[in-house]
Amino acid sequence: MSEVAYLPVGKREQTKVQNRQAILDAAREVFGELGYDGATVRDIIRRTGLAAGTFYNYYRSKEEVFAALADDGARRFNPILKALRGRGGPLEDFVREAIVAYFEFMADEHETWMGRRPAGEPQPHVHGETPEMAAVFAEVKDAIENAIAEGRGPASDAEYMAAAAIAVAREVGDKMLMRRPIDTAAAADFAIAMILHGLKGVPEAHG
Amino acid sequence: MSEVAYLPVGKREQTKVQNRQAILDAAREVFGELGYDGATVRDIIRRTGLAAGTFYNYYRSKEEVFAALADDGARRFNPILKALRGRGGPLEDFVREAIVAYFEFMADEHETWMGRRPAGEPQPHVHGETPEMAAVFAEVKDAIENAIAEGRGPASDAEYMAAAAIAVAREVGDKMLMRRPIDTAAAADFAIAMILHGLKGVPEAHG
Amino acid sequence: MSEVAYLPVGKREQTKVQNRQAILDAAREVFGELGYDGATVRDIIRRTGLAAGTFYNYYRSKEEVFAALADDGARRFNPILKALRGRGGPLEDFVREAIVAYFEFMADEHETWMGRRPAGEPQPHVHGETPEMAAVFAEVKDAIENAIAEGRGPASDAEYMAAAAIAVAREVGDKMLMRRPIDTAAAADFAIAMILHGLKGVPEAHG
Amino acid sequence: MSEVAYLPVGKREQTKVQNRQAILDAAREVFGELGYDGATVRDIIRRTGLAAGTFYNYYRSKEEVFAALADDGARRFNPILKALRGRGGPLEDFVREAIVAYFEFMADEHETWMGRRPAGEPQPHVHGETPEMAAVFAEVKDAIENAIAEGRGPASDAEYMAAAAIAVAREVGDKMLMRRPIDTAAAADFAIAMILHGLKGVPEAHG
DNA sequence: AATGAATGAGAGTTCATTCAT
DNA sequence: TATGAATGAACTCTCATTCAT
Repeated sequence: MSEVAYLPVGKREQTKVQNRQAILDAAREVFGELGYDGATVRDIIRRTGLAAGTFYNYYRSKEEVFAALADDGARRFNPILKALRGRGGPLEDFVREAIVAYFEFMADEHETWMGRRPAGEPQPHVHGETPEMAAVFAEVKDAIENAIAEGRGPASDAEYMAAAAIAVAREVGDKMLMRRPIDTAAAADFAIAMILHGLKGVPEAHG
Repeated sequence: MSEVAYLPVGKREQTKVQNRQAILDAAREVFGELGYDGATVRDIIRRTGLAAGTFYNYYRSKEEVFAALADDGARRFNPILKALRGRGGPLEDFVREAIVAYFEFMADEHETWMGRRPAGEPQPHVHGETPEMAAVFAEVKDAIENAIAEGRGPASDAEYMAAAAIAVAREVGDKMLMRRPIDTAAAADFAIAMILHGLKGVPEAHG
Repeated sequence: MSEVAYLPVGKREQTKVQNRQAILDAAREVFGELGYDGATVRDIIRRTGLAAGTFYNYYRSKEEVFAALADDGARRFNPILKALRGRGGPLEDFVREAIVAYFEFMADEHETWMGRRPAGEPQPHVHGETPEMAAVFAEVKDAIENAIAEGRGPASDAEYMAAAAIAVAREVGDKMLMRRPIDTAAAADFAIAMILHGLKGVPEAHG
Repeated sequence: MSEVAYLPVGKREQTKVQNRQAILDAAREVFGELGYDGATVRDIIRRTGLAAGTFYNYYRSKEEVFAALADDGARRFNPILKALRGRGGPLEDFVREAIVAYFEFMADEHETWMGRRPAGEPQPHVHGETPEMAAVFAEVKDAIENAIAEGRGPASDAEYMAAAAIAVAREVGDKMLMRRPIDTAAAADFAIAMILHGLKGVPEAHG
């Protein structure tokens, strides 16, 4: 009788949350394996064991679940990044810590992303560019540009710098995930060194 | 130079070559505009003025024409690379010259690839990853790994090094193509400095 | 008038009746706006604020609620018709009074049916053919046939006569509803004259 | 060599024409049986024995094939109507001849339309309102209105008159088609008498 | 070799209906 | 009895590929 009204968590609500999560997880896997275009809504729901129509109770389209994935990733990684940026230290510190955080995040998530492209296919598709990573990259790029603008980093071509730093992180991270055991420390060391030394050697802005 | 007159280059032969080239050209455009998945065989043949079935006289599938495109790109860029690699100098020289050659090649080819993605779409897709570029990257990566193996470069993690170098070249190259005027020299300066300084600072191999 | 207090009209009972009516009303609207095929059960229940499943506690299918609507319409119009038919006068009188009653009924009901088809669609669809009208027509047709059979009307082809009379009433009624102000008297005058003069001129039965 | 260039009627062209016609015929049947909304493209192609995709080589959508059907009907019946209208005689003559022509046209076409609604279904749907008929009715209505405007017919409510005349023709025609044998003469006699006598008795315009 | 219509698997999506709560 | 998420058959339409001409 006194069914304490804490939260609306009946079995139904639970199932709903679980299903939503199941679809999100399946979508993550499928997009990772097949790329955005290669993936089909059917691929996603098939992996959940749910019925075809059920997908549409949660997301209105393939595009929407993709967007949700990006939100999800950003929601989880951005706080870390925000904290790092809040400190306002030199760019060097930010890069160092961001890379470490990013690689660890990647490794954490990684089993979901492991279904790599079946090597027969042409080549294109997503790269490391999962929706979640896209959100992360946007944030990093912004941070780097801010740091440069505030004089906390070398005054070179901000866009090129951000692009180069991100590119290194992404590619090295990608490679890292393909090795066993996954050694985030080594990969981070490499990427940090590459980026910091590289950026230091970059020519002055030509503006 | 003096196209020897007695080769069996009848009209038919010529048409065949022309058609093959027309399809290749159309495919280049279409893949550039729509991406691999977004492109349809119909898009390609429509642009050639040929009939649907004719496509299959030349390529057995969409995938095959994509691969042919990669070959084509490699065929045109590889001589440059080969010459560079033949000299066997230090990695530094190779990187410097390869980057310059690559950026100029990119700028050259560029107008063909200008039909960029209609920015409304989600996120992922091709990157600068045209089939031709893919071939180029494979070659560069090979060269870097060889150089390292031969002691002509710093003994660090070869795979990470190649990945990082290529990543920087690709991303900076991509950004370069988006600016007006396209300044290959400045972009090359940036990328070369970034890569060389970066690689120099990279930790020793942990093997 | 004095709703006797001791009938078993508990809250539950009332809710049930109310829900049934709410569904019927919503269905009337939705069928009117979207047509039978265009309408979805979801459209109907959404308009009631009830849950999807609840619909099936009252009607077993879309078809059944449609039929119920016809019954409902008949139930409301038939008393008028029955009274008219009970008098057993000449067909002329019956037609005259039936038309007047019908047009007034139509005008009365009219606002419910105003959500007319979004004119972009092809062509066909419902006509004035709401389920309630269908029931009314069946009744009128029956009356005319009876009158003829009883010698209270000209002995021509009964089916053709009924069809023609009904057709005129329906179409003129439809047009009437589209004008402002709605002039039932004028429309009825027209329809009555058309039907009575028309039927009078019709050839003798060829049986 | 002298393959006389009369017309491009190779076997291919023939098949194409045949297929187009087969789809049109199937569509006529299916729309007749199921109504516009009830009909599916699948129903149509299933009846042709063609493959699903083939439909779309000929018509881009259900709507388009429906429109084509209307065109087809109009194309065949309108010349008759046009000829009748060209004579400019009194409305009476026009009605008489138009009804005869229309009923004969209906009977001609009729076997295609015989698949009547499986009597269990609700009721709504197309009535006699096939796309072809729709075109025909538009023409008739226009003719009647013109006649009235030119003083070649009684000056009453033009819209009501047209609606009533069309309604009678349609409904009586519908009934006619359901009888065996189909007696167009008797049906025409009835409809003509009904319409002409009816219109004559109609009240003066209330303008 | 070129043609272009035919094919049919499969994509995204809808919706009447069921059923656990 | 009310709820509303789950179901899955069916739908419209696309497109790589085949094949008769």
